[in-house]
Amino acid sequence: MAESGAPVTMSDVARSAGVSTATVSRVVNGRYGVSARTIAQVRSAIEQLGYESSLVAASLRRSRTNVLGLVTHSFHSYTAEVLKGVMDALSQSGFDLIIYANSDLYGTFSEGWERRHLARLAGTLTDGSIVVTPSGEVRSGTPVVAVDPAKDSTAPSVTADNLAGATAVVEHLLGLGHRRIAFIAGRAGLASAQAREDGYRKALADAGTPVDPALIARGDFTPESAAPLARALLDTADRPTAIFAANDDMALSTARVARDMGLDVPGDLSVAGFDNIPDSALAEPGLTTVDQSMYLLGKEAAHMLKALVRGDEDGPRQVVLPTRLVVRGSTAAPRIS
Amino acid sequence: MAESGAPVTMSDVARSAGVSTATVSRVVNGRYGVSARTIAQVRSAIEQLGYESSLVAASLRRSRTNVLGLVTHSFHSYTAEVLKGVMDALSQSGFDLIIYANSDLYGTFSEGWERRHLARLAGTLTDGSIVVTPSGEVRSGTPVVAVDPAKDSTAPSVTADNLAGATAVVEHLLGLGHRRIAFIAGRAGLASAQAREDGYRKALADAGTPVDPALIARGDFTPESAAPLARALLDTADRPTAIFAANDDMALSTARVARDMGLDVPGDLSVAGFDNIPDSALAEPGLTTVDQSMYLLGKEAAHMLKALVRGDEDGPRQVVLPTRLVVRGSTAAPRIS
DNA sequence: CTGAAAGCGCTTACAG
DNA sequence: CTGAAAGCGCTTACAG
Repeated sequence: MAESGAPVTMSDVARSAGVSTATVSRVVNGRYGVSARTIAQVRSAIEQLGYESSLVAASLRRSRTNVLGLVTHSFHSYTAEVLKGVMDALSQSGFDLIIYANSDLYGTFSEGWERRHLARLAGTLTDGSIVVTPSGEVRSGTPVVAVDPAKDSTAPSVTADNLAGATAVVEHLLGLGHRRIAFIAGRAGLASAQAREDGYRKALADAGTPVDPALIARGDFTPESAAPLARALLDTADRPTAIFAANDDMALSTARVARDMGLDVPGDLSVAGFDNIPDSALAEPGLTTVDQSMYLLGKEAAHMLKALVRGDEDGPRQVVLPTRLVVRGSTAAPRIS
Repeated sequence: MAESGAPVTMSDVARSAGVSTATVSRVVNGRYGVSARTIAQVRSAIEQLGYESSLVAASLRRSRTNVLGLVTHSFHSYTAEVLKGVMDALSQSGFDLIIYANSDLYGTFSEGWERRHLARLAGTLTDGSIVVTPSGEVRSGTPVVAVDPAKDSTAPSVTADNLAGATAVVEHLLGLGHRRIAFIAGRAGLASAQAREDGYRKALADAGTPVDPALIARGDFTPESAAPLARALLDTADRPTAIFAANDDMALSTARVARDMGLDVPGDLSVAGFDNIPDSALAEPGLTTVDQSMYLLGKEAAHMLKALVRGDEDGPRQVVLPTRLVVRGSTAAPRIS
């Protein structure tokens, strides 16, 4: 059966079956023009030696590999959701998936990682790639689809409707009677961060409520960045009655800070976030937030990439998927003052 | 800058810099014996053309690639945890990670997927691989570490202490006063399923409580398999006062069935599971279960693989990591009968 | 210090 | 129906 030493190559099979490697290749790839007898011989040799063709060698020689790539700079629970969506879209499609992760950039956010990863794969291994949350414009010799693209990206992409989601959450707060609604923004440069801020401004504008610059703080999506900002916002005489943070990590951090300051959530302060991460449902009280299905983002991205690789250029290039407001216990009407 | 057409190759760089590809290769790989002037020329050509070396071509030629592989047959939230652990272990180690997923086997559980995937990578692309939850013995030309190995596997592996975890949960139930404790087993053939059953039997034996074969049902880890089994167990005159299911999916399914039958959990029936998936904390009441850190499993597996690839054969080969009992509302003392 | 050449494991025209 | 040969993009002895 399988050797424990060096891997079995096509030459080994050819020698064992008494044919050329060209013939073995034809059998392995189901090409026409091989006699039934030869096919049987080769198959039996393959079986006996436990041969598997080398992905790398085949990729190098072929122009088309039927392998799609995905690059990401870290793994979160939402990455798993994206992957599930991608795999479901690729199921039975004939495309395999290679995910490439570089050990050096994990944690350290090195600019341009997506370009380097893409280039290493695209030359030969993959027919096209998905890039999750790229830091800039993505470009490659093969088709690329971005999930949650960078600001001003013109590449094909799929993203959640951050604008509508943020608008809905702020409208929810306005509907409860809040007027002093603060906003903690996300990492500058990300399209999602910008769209969520736009939604905040839009909802206030639509309601005829002026935006108070003092109520806008700038974080970077990490809980650590939000804590001091929340403290500053709440440590004023005229403090907001509600805070909308651009993601759940920052919103949960904000709720903790409020509690530490002796404020009741939602009694003294309503808090809302964006993403609907699992922790938000577990929090006490549960966090009001906006759900975006990473599963669907991944699935749609994979469908787009398949079409691009196959050359079916029809269909929209920058897809926006709907979001959904999830109301939980962290938001309520403000106390009558 | 970057071309939009065919990828830039080493020949392109060589031509542009007026040297041979051998020299370009030396510069790219930082080999000694190249004049400062030549290095500068080559570097500038690389910069100008936006060249990135092809992972595939380099892998094919080199014996060592400094790329580790990971194969899995699906992506769950726990897969993301494993990946996080692996990436943390690989951080700054000089090893990159390639995850390979085959579209055809997703969902359909095709025997031997791990062998095929491993073979496709191991020939040339990777120096070694991690296999997550393999269905059988794993073997390859390069080192392999299994996470949650198959029963009777002798390959290097890392797994949670399923025996101790299951023992602890049953001891918890015994401590509450339960004596008729049923068990819904997991998929036969998996080492984890076997160890959890062993733990159930051990705890009962240690307590001097005989095992009633009528209280053991055989599921396959899916909620669908557990529902009819739970119904059968509870639809008897002498029904158990507690059910321990071999994983949370089956335990949550069991709790639903009990509720549908008009039984209160934990009033009429205590239910416990294994895994501590996010849903278990969200359930009402929360599910008593055993936590195993998939993050640590991944991290340890990556450390082992690094050592194997480097040829440091010291250290244990089959690592077992501790588990932790998590008591929630789904278990309580039985009603006095 | 540098280049010509061989070769990693495949696939694919090109002959026959 | 089958094989010898070239070549995918690299790396590495071997010369010089």
